Amino acid sequence: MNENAPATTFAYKPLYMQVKDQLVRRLIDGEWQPGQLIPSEMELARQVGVSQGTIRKALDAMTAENLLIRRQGRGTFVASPEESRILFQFFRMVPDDGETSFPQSRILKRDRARATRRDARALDLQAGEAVWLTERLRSIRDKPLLVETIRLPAARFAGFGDVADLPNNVYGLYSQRWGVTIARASERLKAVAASEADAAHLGCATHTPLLEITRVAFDLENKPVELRVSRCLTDMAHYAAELR
Amino acid sequence: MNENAPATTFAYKPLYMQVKDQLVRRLIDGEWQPGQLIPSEMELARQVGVSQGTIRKALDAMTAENLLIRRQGRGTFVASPEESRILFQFFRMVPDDGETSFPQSRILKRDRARATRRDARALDLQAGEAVWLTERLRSIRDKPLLVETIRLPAARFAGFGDVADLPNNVYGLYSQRWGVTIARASERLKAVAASEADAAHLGCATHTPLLEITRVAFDLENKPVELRVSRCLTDMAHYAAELR
DNA sequence: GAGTGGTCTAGACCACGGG
DNA sequence: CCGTGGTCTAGACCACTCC
Repeated sequence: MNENAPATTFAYKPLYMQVKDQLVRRLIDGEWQPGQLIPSEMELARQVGVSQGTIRKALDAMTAENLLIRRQGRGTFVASPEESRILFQFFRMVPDDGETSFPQSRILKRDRARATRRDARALDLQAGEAVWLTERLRSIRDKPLLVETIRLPAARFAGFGDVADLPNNVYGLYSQRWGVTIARASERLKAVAASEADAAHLGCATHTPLLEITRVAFDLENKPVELRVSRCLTDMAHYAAELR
Repeated sequence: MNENAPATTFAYKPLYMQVKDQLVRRLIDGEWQPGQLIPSEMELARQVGVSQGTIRKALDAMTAENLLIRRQGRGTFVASPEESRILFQFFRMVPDDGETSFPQSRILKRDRARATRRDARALDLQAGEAVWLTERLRSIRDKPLLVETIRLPAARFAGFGDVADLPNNVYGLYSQRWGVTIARASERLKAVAASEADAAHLGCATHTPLLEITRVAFDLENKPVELRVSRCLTDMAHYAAELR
């Protein structure tokens, strides 16, 4: 399987990286589904034709990217959006008093719309292409926390508008229904003033300072999949970040 | 070198972790200074009495925590706050148009004060203990970006008030002058309204929404060292976060 | 060419989970 | 008990840097 042997070596790629790409391919192609147990290191080493140590480096790299979960004594599993660790991987708003609970949601609007230039740039589409638009209110213990707007390219999410009950954690739905795995996301935070609509939904005064989170989420192939703008009350909660 | 010998709890710790702790100790004790070249893997393996592979795992773990920087063909170096990568590790406000530049600073106030209960809790002090208090305005291309207040425990930063010119990057100063290395930080973000003082410094209207970043920075021994509250204009810049 | 970190292999043993 | 991933070792070779 090794086809480097570069003389003047311009694009050298370590074997374990090539193996990793090959294994990620199995995730992309849906050969390995979220939650599934994948073959053991020994078995993979046999299949791919490299040593167990090289397989291990590839699996470790994928584990570091939260694509896999390894459990000693049990095996290696494909990460799934239902895992509690993954659940909070993308949800960084936590109540000030500490208790981390997942918010419930209420749909405010669902629509089919045309991508604005901003949407198109963020989602790598042509301006005017169809997008699904969802607006919802999320609360913790019945106290409104944030309103958010989610934009999805209609081309990749056929029938999204027909889904009756949108689950609280939509990334699980993306995975189950359309085979789209969210691998990473990029966020930009700003402080903005609440519009009248924001204020009405959140039960605060107009012009109340809100934390605006603009997120672009990417799939396994690093293509943008979702654009989400959340506007959050921060009187009882905050956005938590760890810098290392 | 092995001194775990747990009575009841079977606290098993892998060898490479014990080695890592031992090497981190050398950083804490100042035996290895920021920027310095440390011994090669082979030499360390000989010193510690384990194989090169085990040393490597320890060094890799430290590199993952940004404590070391490894350069193929040259050696392994102690990370230093002057490195450009480290510089931006703790500075996440970037201009919307992309150009990442480090802001200049102007000192507004420097004082010795008593820790409030909040300061004491954050910095693990007794309420009323002495702290150094610094307030400064930071701008990018002469446009005010944020005002921030930095609180340091006076006990660990003797003579801080005598430092004439505070450098832009204070973490380098902490390291050189007091041997304090900032290893990680924890941030909480909220949206707040600009006070009259904020507005005066930032050149904006009172009640303008500001992004408030409350940071606690920790040293190599995981003890809190600095409490910093920054209030940022976000009309031309944003806080960037990557979720994986 | 000598020395560094980076990769790759192979084998032994350990800790964990579940029959 | 077995099979899993996790650790530890030892040695060979590769890519990079500097003299």
